[in-house]
Amino acid sequence: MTRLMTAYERIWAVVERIPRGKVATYGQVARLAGLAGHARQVGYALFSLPDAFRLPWQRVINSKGEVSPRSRPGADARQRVLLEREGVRFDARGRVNLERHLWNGKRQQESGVRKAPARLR
DNA sequence: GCAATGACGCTCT
DNA sequence: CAGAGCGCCATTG
Repeated sequence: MTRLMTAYERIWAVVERIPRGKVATYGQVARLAGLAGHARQVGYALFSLPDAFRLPWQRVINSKGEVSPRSRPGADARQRVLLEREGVRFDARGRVNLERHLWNGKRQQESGVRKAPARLR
């Protein structure tokens, strides 16, 4: 370790604990990783992320609730598919309902959605 | 050691 | 509500 853990490694550690079916914003991950206010680093860290880590990077999205448009073609579409397979729904604009899927940031939570937000459908 | 690269967030228009 | 601009830092060659 360069020192102990690079900032990227801490970010990965946070991403790794995002529950399935939930999503976290870059800013949220940054804060949990001890890099409050540095959401950018989170995205960059994930870009440097080797596939071998098998991190649920797909669960990290931007504050708008949409998958960040990256340079790599097809990658964004794949991310969306992966999320949908986990039960994350996208609206017509391609956005996730953060009210419903945003990770609370705590360790784990029940299944959430105990109130059934009107028409889940 | 310097310069380039890179998955965002917030505010204002 | 949508789009544009500005700020910020770590990693890598």
